[in-house]
Amino acid sequence: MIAIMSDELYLTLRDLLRRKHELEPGEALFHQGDTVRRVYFVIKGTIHLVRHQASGTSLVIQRAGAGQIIAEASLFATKYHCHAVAVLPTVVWSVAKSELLGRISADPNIGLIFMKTLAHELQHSRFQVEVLSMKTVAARLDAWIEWNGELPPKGEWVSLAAELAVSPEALYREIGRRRA
Amino acid sequence: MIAIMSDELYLTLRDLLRRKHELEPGEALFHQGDTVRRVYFVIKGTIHLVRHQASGTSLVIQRAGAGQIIAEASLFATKYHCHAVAVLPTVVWSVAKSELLGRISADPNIGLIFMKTLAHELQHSRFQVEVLSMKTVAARLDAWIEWNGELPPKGEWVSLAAELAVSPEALYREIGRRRA
DNA sequence: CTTGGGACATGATCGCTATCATGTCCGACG
DNA sequence: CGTCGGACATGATAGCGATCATGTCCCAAG
Repeated sequence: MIAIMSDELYLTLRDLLRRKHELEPGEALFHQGDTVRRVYFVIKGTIHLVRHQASGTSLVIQRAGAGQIIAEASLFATKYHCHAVAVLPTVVWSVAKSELLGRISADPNIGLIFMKTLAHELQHSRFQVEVLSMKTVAARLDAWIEWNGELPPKGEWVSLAAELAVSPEALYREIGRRRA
Repeated sequence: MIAIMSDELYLTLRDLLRRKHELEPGEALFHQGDTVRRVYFVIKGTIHLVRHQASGTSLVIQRAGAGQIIAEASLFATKYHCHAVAVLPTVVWSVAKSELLGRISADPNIGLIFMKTLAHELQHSRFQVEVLSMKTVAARLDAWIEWNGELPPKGEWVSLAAELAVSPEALYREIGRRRA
């Protein structure tokens, strides 16, 4: 039983998720320019949405983990404007885009649940923006703790550092400073 | 005629927006803990959503400008979890929350337009997160230009610096460097 | 029990940006 | 035409975090 199994959105969509896809690290789910036919939901692992730039460099647009929809905006587009690549062994399930849109039209409740999910992700993403616009590790950690209640236990500090976009060393130092 | 007048979401909601609110800088639209009765849409100016922290400091959660809904997540909550304060002379219109939810249930199209708007804002916010997790002005500017096509004209560089969360000086220097 | 790996921890150095200071350019306004 | 304000521009300094290096702790596998 994975965490997302109790997820409201997952519970709503589970009957629709008919096709399973398993990806190895580095494997692509779809490419920039492909026509959008299906909508994907991450069950396990991580998918990066990557946009390859004219200049040759690439830019990560979204890092979708378990419980997240991949490229929500694609529901309203005809072609993908970025690539989707697994960075871990990943499992996703998918629905036909037309079927999902049809269901939403037929049952407004599904639309509301979708909206709720989107609204919460937006709230989280906006918070993330505010955190990252702070310049010191101390300020970012303060904001994070205020929002999340308390410091996570040891063992999760490395990923916290990634979320705060600071080096693990800088985070350790800041945590150490607070103990004193 | 303001830009947002052609906005898809605005066109959809305009008949519902029955109440107008005008705010002076510093004036509050609602407070943390208030019951959510109405949903607000910014027509002109800027509203900051602010969360006051136990520690006494405050944290901006959203900066809503013209064309944006304030605290989308409040549509699905009973009480606000932050304050809304105008930072400029601001005009917002509002709908009763129950009326809006009723309309969405009655007409799935409205829900889809809402979802589309949310999905696009989420896409933008996620991009913003990626930009801010880059550490140099050069990298942030590269990403911004790649996403937006080209450098904005003079006169907008100060606000671009704010969006990139760097000092105006640092941005000037980077732009200057590229001319050489 | 030993060994190995991952996270935690901390010191030293370097580079980048914030900040402050100063100055130029240009458009608005009386 | 003068002046006033805002944005653009650039130099100097200082602070903060990235990075690299080194070491400890702890758990798990053999």
